[in-house]
Amino acid sequence: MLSHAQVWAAIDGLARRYGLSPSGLAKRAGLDPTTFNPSKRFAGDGRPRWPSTESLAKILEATGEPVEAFVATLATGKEKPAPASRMMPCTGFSEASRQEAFDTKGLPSGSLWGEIAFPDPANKGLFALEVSGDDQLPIYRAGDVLIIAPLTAVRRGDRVLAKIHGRGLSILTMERRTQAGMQFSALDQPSEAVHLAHDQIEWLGRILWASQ
Amino acid sequence: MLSHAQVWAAIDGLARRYGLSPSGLAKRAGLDPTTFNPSKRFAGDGRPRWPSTESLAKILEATGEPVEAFVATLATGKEKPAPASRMMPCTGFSEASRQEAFDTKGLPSGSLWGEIAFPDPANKGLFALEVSGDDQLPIYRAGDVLIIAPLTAVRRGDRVLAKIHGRGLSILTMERRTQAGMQFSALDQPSEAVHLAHDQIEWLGRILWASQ
DNA sequence: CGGCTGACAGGAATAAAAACCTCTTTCGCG
DNA sequence: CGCGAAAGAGGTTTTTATTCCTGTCAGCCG
Repeated sequence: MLSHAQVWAAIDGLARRYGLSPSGLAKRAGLDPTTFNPSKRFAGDGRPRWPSTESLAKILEATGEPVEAFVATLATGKEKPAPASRMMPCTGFSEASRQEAFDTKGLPSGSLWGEIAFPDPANKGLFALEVSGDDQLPIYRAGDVLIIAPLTAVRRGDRVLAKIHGRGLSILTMERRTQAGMQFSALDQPSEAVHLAHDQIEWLGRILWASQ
Repeated sequence: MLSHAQVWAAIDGLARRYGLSPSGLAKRAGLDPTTFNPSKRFAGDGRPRWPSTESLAKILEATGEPVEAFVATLATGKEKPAPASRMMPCTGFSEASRQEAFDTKGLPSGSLWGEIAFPDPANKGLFALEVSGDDQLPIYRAGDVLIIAPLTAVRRGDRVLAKIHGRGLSILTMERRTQAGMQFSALDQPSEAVHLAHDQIEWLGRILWASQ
């Protein structure tokens, strides 16, 4: 992303690095000395005024500064929030049923929408498994990809990937913890209980997302 | 250094990375569709025309592209792969059942793993819907979030969100196209056919992912 | 201490980019 | 195969950045 404040700060930083004022930098670049005046950074009506891309090119040319170095000064050293590129609009199904939630092409529109992001794989140590065969029907079909968070607390109702001692991997729905272990239900039959003792469970991973 | 040709090449590269034309990128950014027309890159007298810095800021905002990544393409003109931060290990369920696929904590290990990434929401115009009520059981439970790609081709077996004229939103499984319309099946009952004429379908969105 | 120069405020004029408009071409879908 | 939408050419109008101009202030040098 690129903001008005960042651009002007980068210009000021560039000037300082070459022992110049903004006015001096402008002159060095063949521009009018008042081009980068602080008083010219907002228009009379308060609207931000952006230096032109050509002016930026001229000051880089005049100083010999690589554009990569110039852009590096845009960074503030702050820890970055989730990149905007992982965000997407999100709303409830019933809100989405309202006429004004979409435009005529099926794109979200209007004020009913919040935002959601995919979790950061690096942050949560996520991994994915691709389902094969029909064992998980009708919930998961062959070819579906499951995104799993290991080492994550699980609660009632969560779907989990369990590594069971002597039985391999299973997908279950978490029901409750008991003193002796944990109780699950089968994925598609909530009435079918599966009880596992603590030592039968090698590890659990919580299933976050499934591809369709 | 920063040249006229590099800036326009970077804009074109950004557009391609997000599956857009220069015209589409301009629209996505809230600019006039003709802002980045190739015919507007030189003035009538042959003088180079520079896109404004504010326009560049807008396209970065609209795509979520970090300015560093944009600038990196100035030099090379090459497109960047999906950011490493969206990647995660992926393998098949049966491979995952092998002993060496995980360490003792349930973290992926060894050579059985490929990679997968979440799709880029900005790239595909994704949006999310949160399921409420029990209408979609047992496939989707209340609280599940569905990630939907509008304006995306659908194939047999895909789960779709359909906006049906006079009926609102429905979730169906695509079976096949017919001359008169499209045939779907109900989500949990593949034998229950739903046939919709073309004019009954306002739009379709393909369901890519579901939270669990 | 006074003069000169540079930095900068702020307004007007000029130049340049975006928006608007009309039109043609191409491609994809029904 | 025809229709509609997207992309883009190119011209005109509007908006915005730069240049030009006048003026003030601060710092430095003689």
